[in-house]
Amino acid sequence: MSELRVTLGGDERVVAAGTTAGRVLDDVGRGGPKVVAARVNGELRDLEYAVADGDKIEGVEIDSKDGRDILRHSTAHVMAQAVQEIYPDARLGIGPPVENGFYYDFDVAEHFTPDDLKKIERRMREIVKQGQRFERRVVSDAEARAELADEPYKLELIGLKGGGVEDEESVEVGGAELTIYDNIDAKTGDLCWKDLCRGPHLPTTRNIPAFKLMRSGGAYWRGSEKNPQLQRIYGTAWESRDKQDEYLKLLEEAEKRDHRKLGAELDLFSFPPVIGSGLPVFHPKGGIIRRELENYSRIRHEQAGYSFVNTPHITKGGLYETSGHLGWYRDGMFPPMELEGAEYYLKPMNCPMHNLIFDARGRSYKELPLRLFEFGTVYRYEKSGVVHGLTRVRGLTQDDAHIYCTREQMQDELHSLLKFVLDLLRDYGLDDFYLELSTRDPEKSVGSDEEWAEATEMLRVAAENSGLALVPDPGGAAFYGPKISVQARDAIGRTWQMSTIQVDFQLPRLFNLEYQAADGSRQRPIMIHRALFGSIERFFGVLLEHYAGAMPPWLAPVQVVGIPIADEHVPYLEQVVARLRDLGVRAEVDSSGDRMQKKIRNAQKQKIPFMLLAGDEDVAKDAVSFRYRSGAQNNGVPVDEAVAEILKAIADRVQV
RNA sequence: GCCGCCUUAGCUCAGUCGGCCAGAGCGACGCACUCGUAAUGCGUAGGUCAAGGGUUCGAUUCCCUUAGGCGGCUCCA
Repeated sequence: MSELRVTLGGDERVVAAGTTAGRVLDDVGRGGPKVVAARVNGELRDLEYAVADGDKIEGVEIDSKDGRDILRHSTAHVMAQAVQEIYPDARLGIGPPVENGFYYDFDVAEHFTPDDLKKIERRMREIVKQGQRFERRVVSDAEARAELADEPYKLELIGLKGGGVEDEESVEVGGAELTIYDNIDAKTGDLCWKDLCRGPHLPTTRNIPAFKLMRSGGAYWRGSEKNPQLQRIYGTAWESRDKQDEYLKLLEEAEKRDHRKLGAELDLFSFPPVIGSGLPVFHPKGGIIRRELENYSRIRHEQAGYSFVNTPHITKGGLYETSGHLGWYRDGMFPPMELEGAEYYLKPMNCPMHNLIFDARGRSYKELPLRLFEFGTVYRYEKSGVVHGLTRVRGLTQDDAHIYCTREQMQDELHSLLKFVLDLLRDYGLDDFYLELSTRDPEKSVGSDEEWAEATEMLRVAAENSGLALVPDPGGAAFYGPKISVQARDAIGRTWQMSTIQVDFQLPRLFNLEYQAADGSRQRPIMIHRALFGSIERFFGVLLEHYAGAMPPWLAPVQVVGIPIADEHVPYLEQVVARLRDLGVRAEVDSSGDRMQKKIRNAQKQKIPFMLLAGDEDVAKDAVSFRYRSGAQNNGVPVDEAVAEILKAIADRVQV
């Protein structure tokens, strides 16, 4: 049993005696205190005093995430105070810290404009400068209700106290006691503002070193679309100006590599409005990338023992009645088409079709595991407000496979499957992963508790064997079974959900699937659903952002461009390029009327990996000047060597 | 789907506080230049100012509806 001890100016004090998990907080900057709160038995708690530089801290570890949360939550209070000063009729929702910042929700008559945000931010800076103290005060239920009589949303939260409030709401009433934080003017001792809040907070508003309001938008009260919408303001806050600048720079970088922007700039794909929202068309260059993505996947799946199948895009409704989709997933489907008295649906998922293939004839245990793979195009009715670039579309192609196996085979199959998935993702250039385990939502699921428990356990074991971090996602499973999803971090640290692996006991039962076992009995197979890319469209978009458009040579639409110094060098480069083309390299000569410098500029902007330049000197030596996308260059490289180097870079799938 | 904002040439954007032929840069096309490491010069074409309706003597500009986009919420591969 450890205890948190601090020594302040030679005076040693025990802060949280008898705690097993005391943690203190660092990094709440601007010469302010180092430690303002401790995590005791999991719960963050205010200290009675602030620990500053030079004071000793023992028995604990510094946790900068908690520190940031406190800083951000305190900044949210400052924002709410500023808003209520400027808009006295604004009623308060909740204001928790979130990743990279904070928000606060307000019920206001008018929506916030960018100018409003500037005004609010200005007032916040005054409050920060003023140095208001945050003071914690325990109140009874009745006292809280009396003090917050004109804050209807806060009253609702008080009523929820102890009733299992969600994470974000618990910042208000999640603690053991009901507390109000007062903001006190340090000079006059006047009460400036107060808020129902669990805390903890910084000692004073002066301890906020850097913050910025980012944007505003609508948000449903308590996250339910049945509730009224409040106006949410997002802000960011950091322990130093430098950290904040770093974060703002990251946002800028993310904007530059937005796949929607790159898709237009690099002429890869577009979304013609006449086709409809969320329905991309791939242009020739995008088509090449897409084909390369698929080709490599296809080869690897063949090697891994998958059988390739094909199924239609539409079906009569009966199939999805059997599968349960029309019951569980109808809202996500395009409405039916009437034809000859039957209702046809666009398929939202491939699994039922694959089940029909499994069931097309009697199956033997000797065939299992049976792995059916398809680049299956599905259509889903995504609500108009959620369609987003290639990552959220209405027509998409999944690299979808369903593995039918016995109960005994399942654990091994899951293990090798996860390894296969991660290996393949690495080949595409992603290598920073963690896993998420989505478990049952009792409200939205079918099947017995035992089946769910068994499937969940098997996935958990497979996930743990991978050695990757595993994050729980309670209630996130599909209606038919639990899943592991692979989350990948991209080049600038953002995470994307990529592959999913789901265990399913339900569909085999609904489709009455059977195989004949060695003892002659009929047994029900277990089904594993899995997709590596998730959807090819999303994967395409994620990779494009990961590489910022500079695709590795094996994926680049144009791999090599020949750039003549003058027109007379075109025929020479045509020969070099013809040689590369014969070897399967996507190469072309820029024979346009532009000057050489302009051609280099164009090639750089198109992010072409290799540029082969040739002038009189190169022609004389049967060489090229080999320029890389990075700007590096080797002059006088013999053509044979240049060709060999290009072929190797492509074959090795190097990332340059 | 909900809240808010936006839509002017292929792209990025000016502009019109309701009024004569709506502008620029890039791109495209043409001509000249034949050039050694990220933009050669000159010229030409290109827009029912997203679509439909309304107000008005007059609408690209104001109002309404629809479509598409953007930022949030909810949802999600």
